[in-house]
Amino acid sequence: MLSKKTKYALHALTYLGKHRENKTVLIQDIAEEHGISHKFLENILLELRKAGYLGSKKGKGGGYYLIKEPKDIPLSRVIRLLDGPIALLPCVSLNYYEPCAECKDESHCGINRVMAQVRDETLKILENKTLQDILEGE
Amino acid sequence: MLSKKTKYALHALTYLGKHRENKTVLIQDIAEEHGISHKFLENILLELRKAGYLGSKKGKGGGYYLIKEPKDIPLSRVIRLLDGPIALLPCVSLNYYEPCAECKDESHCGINRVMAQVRDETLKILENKTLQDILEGE
DNA sequence: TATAAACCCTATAAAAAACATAGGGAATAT
DNA sequence: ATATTCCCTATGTTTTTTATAGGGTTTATA
Repeated sequence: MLSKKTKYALHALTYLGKHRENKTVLIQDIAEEHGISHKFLENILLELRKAGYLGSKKGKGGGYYLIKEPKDIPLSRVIRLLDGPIALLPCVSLNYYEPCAECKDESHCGINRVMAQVRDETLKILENKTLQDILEGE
Repeated sequence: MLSKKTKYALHALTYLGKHRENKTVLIQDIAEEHGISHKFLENILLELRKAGYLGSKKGKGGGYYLIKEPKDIPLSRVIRLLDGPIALLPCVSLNYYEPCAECKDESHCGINRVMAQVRDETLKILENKTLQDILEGE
């Protein structure tokens, strides 16, 4: 399951995607719309900005706005950013690799092999679904 | 990512699958082979037995054994049993459904729709990979 | 230039989940 | 009888997730 962080991030991105005509959107507006804690959401938007998905403007009249095309924001990226690995085991993670302590020889581990396949196939799914797909389903 | 519980369960199933000629296998043997805590593994094997994957025999000479064909043990089942939902959000879980607090109208939620598609496609993967695939990769 | 609005950033606390251990009970081979 | 092995429930520990706190910086506007 996704963490609330990632789930909230998706809601925020969706909200921003639906309000692209506005110059900026307030954290508070998103938080209220979905009943999310303002401060918790603030941290999430900060991460999304640092990762290059959002722009922001400080001061009165400021706020956040989307700086990428919705079609260029795949689920895989958002999940990796906020939740970490997409792979089911650390030993097959492309971005967060760690060996598994209980596995003596990774190259002869059937679990490792199968999970690498699962990872590849899962990745195909999550790279192909983007914010655009979400917006089209609203 | 899978919990250690599920990962250990897969190791145990694999071990049992590789030793089907033996009548029974000791918890201790599996635990030692993979450096897993005996007691922790015991709880896991108990769950697998209750779920109908393993049989057991008490007393001297006892132990666990596989009672299903490896091809009839898909990853999806093992993951659901020990980790819970395969869906990425509670609002699209088939077996562990719960509404999402921040979503007012599920039927018009783009996130919900996309995640339901992701669930279906992910399920296809995890239902098609079985213990047999793991054993063949060893 | 004073003020209020709004994001920026780091630290810490609270809650929940995951991980692990403990210890006695019940069955069985020898 | 006894040693072995799984059975079952409870409890403790650690880690992660979730949330909050509080002051800092920037900016529009009067």
